[in-house]
Amino acid sequence: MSHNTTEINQQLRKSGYRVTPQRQLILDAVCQLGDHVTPEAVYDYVHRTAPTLSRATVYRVLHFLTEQHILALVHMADGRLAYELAGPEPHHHLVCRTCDSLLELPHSVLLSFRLAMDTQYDFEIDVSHVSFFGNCTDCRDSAGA
Amino acid sequence: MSHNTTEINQQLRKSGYRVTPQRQLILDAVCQLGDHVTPEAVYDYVHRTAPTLSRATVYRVLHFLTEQHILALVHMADGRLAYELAGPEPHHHLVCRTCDSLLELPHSVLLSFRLAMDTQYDFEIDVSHVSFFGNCTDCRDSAGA
DNA sequence: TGCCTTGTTGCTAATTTCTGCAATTAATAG
DNA sequence: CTATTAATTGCAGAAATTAGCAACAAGGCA
Repeated sequence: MSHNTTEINQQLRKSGYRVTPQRQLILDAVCQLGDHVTPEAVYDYVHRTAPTLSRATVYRVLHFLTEQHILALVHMADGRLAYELAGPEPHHHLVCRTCDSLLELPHSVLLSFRLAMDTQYDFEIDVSHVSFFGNCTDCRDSAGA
Repeated sequence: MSHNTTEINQQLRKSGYRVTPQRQLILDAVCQLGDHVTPEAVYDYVHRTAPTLSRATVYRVLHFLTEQHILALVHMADGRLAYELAGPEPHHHLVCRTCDSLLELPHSVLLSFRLAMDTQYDFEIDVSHVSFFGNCTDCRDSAGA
């Protein structure tokens, strides 16, 4: 785990929010399930150990943890949303529209672009997470001409 | 209208698809309603002149026209999807997470970035439409420090 | 430890979006 | 103009996602 859980808990409590077992379970699920986790996958995962935890709570907690910058939103190719742990160093995704694979992009490649948008358009891009859609190496080949 | 409707119809027929009144109505609705149109708005609009046109058809046609590159997908700040007419010259959006406004970005600013992704990561970004999220001029000011 | 305060959860119900299938109808050929 | 064929629609209902409200419980304090 990149973040220490207790650290996150402190942060929440300090902001006046509560650390509930549901939130811990859901956060844990996202950590376990990996890189781009759908709400449904989270629900399935936590439902095994906590059968009473409702779907509504999964959606609410996912939103909440994203607002707190503990999770980050990922736009999937089909428009659906997924989540992942928001590490201290942001990273970005190249999302393949054909095979749905994710390729990680280091933060640095966006910085100059961000600066350009800032100076030219006075628009401050939220670089906590950006997704680009297109075709990955494999799929652009098989797509052919 | 940037595209001529008959031109689009030709294109559809040539591909073996049909030009139905429903598709024409829905396409027309998107043109009339402007820049980032939600499925619900389209439904409301067409429902006035065609009360039998179902919601399912609205969603299906919106997907279909997007696949045909006649419409383009727009990611809204809250994760919802909207649509707009895909002009011959692609443009992109800076989406304000605070006030939900859209700022248009000329295609050119993305071309160099696209080239970089292509050569460095062998990933072909679909530049038909890209959205960035962040804060616009007004909202970054009112947000303050 | 035990009591309060109020943030959270679960339930239920509303929306929103998508799917399966039978009935309709656009495009084409005769 | 009519018949044929397969794409498309409508309907009904399944998922997916969100909202409202009463019951519950985490964290602070005595």
